[in-house]
Amino acid sequence: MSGHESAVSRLRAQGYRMTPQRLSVLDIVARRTGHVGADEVWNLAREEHPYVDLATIYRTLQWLKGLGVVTEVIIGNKLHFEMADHHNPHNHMVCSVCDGVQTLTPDYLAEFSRRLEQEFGFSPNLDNITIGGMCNQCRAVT
Amino acid sequence: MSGHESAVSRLRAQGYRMTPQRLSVLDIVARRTGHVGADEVWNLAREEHPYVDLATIYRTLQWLKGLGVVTEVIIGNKLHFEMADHHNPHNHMVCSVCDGVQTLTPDYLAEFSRRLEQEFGFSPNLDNITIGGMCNQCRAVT
DNA sequence: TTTGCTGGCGCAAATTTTTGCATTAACGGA
DNA sequence: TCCGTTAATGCAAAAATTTGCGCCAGCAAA
Repeated sequence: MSGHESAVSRLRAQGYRMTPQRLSVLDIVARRTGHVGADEVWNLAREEHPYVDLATIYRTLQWLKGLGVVTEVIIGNKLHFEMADHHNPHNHMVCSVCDGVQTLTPDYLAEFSRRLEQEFGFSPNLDNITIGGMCNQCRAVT
Repeated sequence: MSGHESAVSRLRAQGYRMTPQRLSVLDIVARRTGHVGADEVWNLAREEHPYVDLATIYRTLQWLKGLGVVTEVIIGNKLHFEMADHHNPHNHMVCSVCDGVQTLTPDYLAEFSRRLEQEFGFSPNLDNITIGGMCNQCRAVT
């Protein structure tokens, strides 16, 4: 009931094999509100399937990212993932000092995206973009 | 004469120790038009100083990035760097299919940046941002 | 249900990047 | 020029991520 059944059947319909490993990863990411680190996904997945390999976790996550099912967020040199919510898409701002994350509605990037498309024929994938910088609080401290 | 002497003296004035390793890295990145991979910097640096450690290369590059002297570009899972040209700043669009790189004048991001600052108090560092996506040619092939 | 094809997985190793720690050397002051 | 402070380096190991390969299992068709 985590709301990712539609994703599962869509993937199956596209001819992908839905292995227990993949279902597990999908389940873990879907269950979580907010982002999960790859290592965290691994640890949780191993509770169910003690033999799963970390490489499989990475492969699955990259695969889901490529299909637009999950979104990648880079937080302090580590990859994190979260369910791509197409009804409520958003980007992330990560503070390089405290690693804090704020979300951003995509209309902030819409105009930018449109121009890249029109003027360069470049289709940006802004779903997985992470904006680095310094947040309010950390700037105040300095 | 590679035009990075000003950077060197500025860094020295700021109290940083300008070691031969640092000078070498700076020299290598400055001499190159376009981006260099970290491993490439290492190999070139070793020609001059056979003992330099890869860790030093990474540390130096991150340090220069933090100071805004060089710019980081992520190309196909690997870090690349180039001199930050403050007279002619630009961002990068990297095609995830062919790893091709196109540059982008920053006024494309200026409006976006301003809004983040005003509405969230978040100071984005867009110097080091890499826009992923698919380029014209690769899209045509699909 | 059984079978066959082939995509996915586990395993191990390679790559890429980061980090801890003891030693060394840059550079301002004596 | 020499010295002392301490930032920066080298070295080694750890983390984080990716990749090659042979075997196994998902699933469509019989």
